[in-house]
Amino acid sequence: MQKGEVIRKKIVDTADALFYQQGFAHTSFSDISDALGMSKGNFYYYFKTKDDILDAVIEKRCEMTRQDLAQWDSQESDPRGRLKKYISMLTESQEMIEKHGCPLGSMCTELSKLHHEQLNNASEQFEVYREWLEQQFKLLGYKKEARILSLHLLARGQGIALITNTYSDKLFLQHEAAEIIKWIDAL
Amino acid sequence: MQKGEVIRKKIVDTADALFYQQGFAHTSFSDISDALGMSKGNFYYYFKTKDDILDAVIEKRCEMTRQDLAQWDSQESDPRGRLKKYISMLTESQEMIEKHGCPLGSMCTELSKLHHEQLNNASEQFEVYREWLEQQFKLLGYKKEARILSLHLLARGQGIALITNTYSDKLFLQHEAAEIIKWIDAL
DNA sequence: GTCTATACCCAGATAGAC
DNA sequence: GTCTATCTGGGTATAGAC
Repeated sequence: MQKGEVIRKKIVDTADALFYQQGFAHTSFSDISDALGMSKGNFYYYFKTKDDILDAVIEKRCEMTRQDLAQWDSQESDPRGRLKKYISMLTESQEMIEKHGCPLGSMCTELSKLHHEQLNNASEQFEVYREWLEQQFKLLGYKKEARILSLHLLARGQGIALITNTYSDKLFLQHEAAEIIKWIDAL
Repeated sequence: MQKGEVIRKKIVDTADALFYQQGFAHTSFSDISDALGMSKGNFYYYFKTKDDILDAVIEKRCEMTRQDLAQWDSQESDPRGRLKKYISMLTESQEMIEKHGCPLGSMCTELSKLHHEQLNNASEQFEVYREWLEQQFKLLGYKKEARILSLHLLARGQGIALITNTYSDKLFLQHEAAEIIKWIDAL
């Protein structure tokens, strides 16, 4: 990887974290360049507009998700086990969820308010997960219901993340995750 | 009601709608005063800071909720019927949810990112509903589980609202609302 | 109470030296 | 590639005339 690409990647990683913690609109170029110890002028050499960074962050997130899903596929052949891997994301990142909610959900919520054309791009983050979830339900024998089941599981996770964040209540998250595991076993 | 109070109320109603549609940070004083055909200078006569308006909006929302809940209590004596009234909010405002999500959830999500001291105030909007829900579960015979059931129902609604908004999919909302009705009947 | 004018700040974005 | 300096716009908030 060339030096320019490395720096670009660092910028995207930093922007990703700041968008998650502070929101997109509330994160300025200065926030990002300061966090990197880089001047604003230099920053503009890599990204011309704020929307460019947003696109790069979304694209990176989707790519990371695809990698995770591929790993889960190889580690776990049982669809139920795969669905449980999805739920284990909640418990594994419970501290971050308590503080900042879900990165996907909060970004989509924010962009929806900004009447941002990039909401479609942002919702692609969900779609990567959703298609994979739908696939697992199909492997369990569901056909027409597979799509709505995938949306159901997305929604369950989002609701848990939002309430956990609002009430700063990790115990609730743990309880709900356990309930979903039971639900998966009963499928 | 005095003239000043009427105007104050109009401002709060307008701010409420704009915060819902555009978000708090993305709504400026100009947006609100323009929508009211009022000058910015005059606007400051009623509200000194943006946080003052936010407080007023939150307070108004809580008050409206308390009124709704009192009405449901008087209209419906069966706890299951009351819980269904809660769910019927989803289907009744499905168009708005599809466009803008849930007003409570999106505001709490946003304020959480702004490290806003008023997140506690904002979460009070949830708490008004939650305490009432907990009460209904207690009437159904649940004791210790009543609190977690109330949080569960809040989370279900929030997840549905977020996914409905992200995917602009009212059919999903309708399906999930029907599923929750079944769940209530089986309690 | 209602208005205009304005101070002030911070954000996104650009120009150009090195 | 990296920097400093700067432009421009929009936001919060205030002053003061009417």
